[in-house]
Amino acid sequence: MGPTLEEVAELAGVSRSTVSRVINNHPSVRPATRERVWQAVRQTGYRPHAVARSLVTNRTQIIGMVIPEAVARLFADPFFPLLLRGATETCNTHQYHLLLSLFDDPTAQEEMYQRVLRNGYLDGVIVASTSLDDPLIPRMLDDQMPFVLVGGHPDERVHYVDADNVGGARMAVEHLIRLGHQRIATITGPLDTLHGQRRLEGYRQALQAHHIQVDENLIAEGDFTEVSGSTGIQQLLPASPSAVFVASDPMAIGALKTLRLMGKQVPQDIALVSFDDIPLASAMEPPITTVRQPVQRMGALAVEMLLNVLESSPSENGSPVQRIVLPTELVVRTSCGSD
Amino acid sequence: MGPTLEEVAELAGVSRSTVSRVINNHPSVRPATRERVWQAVRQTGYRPHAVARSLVTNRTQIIGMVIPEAVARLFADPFFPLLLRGATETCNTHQYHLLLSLFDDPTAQEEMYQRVLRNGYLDGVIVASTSLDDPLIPRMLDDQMPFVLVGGHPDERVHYVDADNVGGARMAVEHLIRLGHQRIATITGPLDTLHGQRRLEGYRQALQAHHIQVDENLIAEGDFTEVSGSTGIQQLLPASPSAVFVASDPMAIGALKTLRLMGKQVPQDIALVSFDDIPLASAMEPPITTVRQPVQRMGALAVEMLLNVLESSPSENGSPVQRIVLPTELVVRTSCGSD
DNA sequence: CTATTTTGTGGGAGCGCTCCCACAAACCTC
DNA sequence: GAGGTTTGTGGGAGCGCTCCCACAAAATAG
Repeated sequence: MGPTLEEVAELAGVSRSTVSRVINNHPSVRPATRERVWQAVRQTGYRPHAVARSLVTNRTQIIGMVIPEAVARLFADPFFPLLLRGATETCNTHQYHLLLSLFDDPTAQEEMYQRVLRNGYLDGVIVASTSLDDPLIPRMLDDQMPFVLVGGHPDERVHYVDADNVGGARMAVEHLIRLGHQRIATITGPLDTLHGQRRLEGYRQALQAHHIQVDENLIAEGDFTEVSGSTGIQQLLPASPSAVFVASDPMAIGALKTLRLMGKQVPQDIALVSFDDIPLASAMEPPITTVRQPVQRMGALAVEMLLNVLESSPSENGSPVQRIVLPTELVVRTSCGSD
Repeated sequence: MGPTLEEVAELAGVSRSTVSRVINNHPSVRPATRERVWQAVRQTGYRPHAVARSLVTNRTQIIGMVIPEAVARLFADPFFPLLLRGATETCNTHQYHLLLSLFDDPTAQEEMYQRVLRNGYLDGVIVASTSLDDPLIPRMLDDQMPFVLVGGHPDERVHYVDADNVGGARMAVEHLIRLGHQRIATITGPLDTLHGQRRLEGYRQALQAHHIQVDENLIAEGDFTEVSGSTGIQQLLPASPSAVFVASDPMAIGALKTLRLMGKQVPQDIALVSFDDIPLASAMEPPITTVRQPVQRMGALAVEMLLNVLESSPSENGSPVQRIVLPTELVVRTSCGSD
C-alpha cells in the first residue's frame, strides 16, 4: 500500500485536511503551503486511494458498459470494438473509467444486474441494447440508475444516442430508385428490434415518397445473420425484384453468395444495397454499397451524455431527457450498379 | 442509497457483525439466526456496498484489461473483441469485473499508468502487449502490481499466456514444403515485437528442418499492415519465390491484391499461407490458408492465471511464474494450392 | 487601537464495511 | 455441580478519505 494523506501531511508539516485541499484544488490554501504539500506528494509518490475517496464522495468515476448477447455475438461486425473505442476515448479525457459487462447468457441477466449494476461500483451505465423489450431498461429506470442507451427506445424517460436508421435506409432505397429501379425488395432485420423496424420504415418511406406501391411479397424478414440473408433472397426471387435493400451487411453477404450460386449477376441481374459497412462489405465481389453509421462517435457521445446526466443528477428530477440521432452515410460501391 | 448492514441488523434483531457473518458465509452462526438474517436481507433488498467492503479488504474484485494502441488499432482483426470475450466470460464465472483501458496515445501512457493502475481500483491487470520493450512491464514489476501478459515476454518474472507463434509459423511453412515448394519467401511482422520475431523463427526452423538454405533475399520485413504486405511482396518478387509465408492476414490481403494487379495467379504462380485467420481471410479470392490462434481461450486463461496469482500473492514471494503457450491450428483453404 | 471580517488551517465525525477481542451462554468432563 | 472448553454474538476500532465546524491569524474597517 502506498502512503496515506496523513503521512504526506506530516512530511509537509501540515494537516490531513490541508493536503486534501491541495490535492482537490481547493482555493483556500496559501501558495507557499500548496507548494510545500505538492513537494511532499511528489517525494512520497502519494496517490489518492480511489476506494477510500469513493466511500465518502459516493462517486467512483467508473461507468459501466453493458453489452448483451445479441450485440456481442456480431463479432465479424466491428460495431462493438468501435463503440468501445469511442467510449474509452471520451472516458479517458474525462478521467473516467469503463467497466465492461458482456453477457451471453440471458438467463443470468438478473444475477448480472444485481452483481454489476447494484454493487455500488458504477456511477452510471451505457447500455448497447438492441432488443425492444429488454427487461434491463425498466429495471434501471425503477432503480434510478443513471444510464444512456445506444440504440433508441420508445420510453420517453430514456436518454439515448442512435444512428438515423430510418434516414439511412431511405437514402439507400432512394439511391436504387434514382438508378431507375421500381421493383425493390428488402430483407429486413428482426422486427422485434428497433433498428430492424426502423430500417424497414425507411424502406417504406422511400417507396412512398416516390409513389411506388409497397408490395408485401417484396419483403422478407431476416435476423441480421448471413444465413437469413441467403434464405431471404431465395424467398424474394420469385417476386422478381430488380433490386434489393438488405438491412445488414452479413445478410447482404449471404444474399450475394446465394445469388452467385444461382447464377445471378450483381448488379446486372439484381442490384443490392446494404447497411452497416463492415470491412467484409468492401472486400466482397462485387464490393457492396452500404450505409455507414458513425459507431465510434456514438460511443463517444453516449459517454458524454451520461456524464451530463451524472452532472445534473444530484439536483433532483434528473436532467432533461437527452437524445441524439446521428446521420448515416451512403457508401457507394459496385453492388448497386451505380454510375 | 440502499440499506446498510446496520439497518438489516436491526430488522433481524441481531448485530451488524452477525449480519456480516451471514453475508460472508461465516460458519459460526446458528442456523435459526442465519435464516432470520437472510429474511431481513431479502426484505430490505440489501446489497453489500462494494466500495466500503473494498476499503477494508483491500480487494475490489476488479481486474484491468490494458490494451495499448498497437493492438487496438487492428480493428479489422477480431483479436481484441475475442480476447475481451474470453476474459469477460471467466470474470463472470469468478464474480470478478473487468475494467477496460484502451489507449491510443503512447505519450499518455505514464499518465494512464498512474491514473488507472495505481489508483487502488484494480486487484490485478491483464496486459495485451505486443511490443517487446513496452515500458509498462518493468513499471508493473517494480510496483508489484500483479499482472498477466497476453503475448509472451523474455523477462523471467512475468506470467503470460501466448499462442505458439513459432510452431504455427513452422506448421505453415512445412505445409508449403510438403506441397513441394523450395523457394519459400516470407513477409515478417515488425521485428521489434515478439510475435513478429517468433513467426520468423518458425519460418527459419521449418526450412532448416528440411535442409533448405535460408535465403535473406526471400525475407521482407513488414509491420502487419495491408500496405506493408503489398510493398513486401513487390520487394520479394525479383527473387522469384514459388511460395510465400505472410506473417499476418492483413499483410496477406495486401500481398494478394498486389499480386492480382500484377497478373500473378495465386496459388498457381505463387502459393500463399498466412497467420491469424481474420474473417476477411476466408472471404478473399482465393480464400487464404492461414494459422488460427485460440484468442478467446487466451483471454480466458489470462484471467484464470491472474486469479491464481492474486490468490497466492499474499503469501509473500508471489506464486511461481506461470506460463502457458497454446497450440495454433492450420486452416487449409485455397491460397496454398493444397490437395 | 479595538471591533469585525476574512483567510487559512486543524481536527472530529463519519462513509459502510470487516476484523478482532470480549464475553455470555451452552456444552462438556470427571 | 464446579471447572474448563466451546460456540455464538456484540461492539469497538479502523480502512483512507472528505466535509464541516472551530478557531487562530491576518487583514480590514471605524
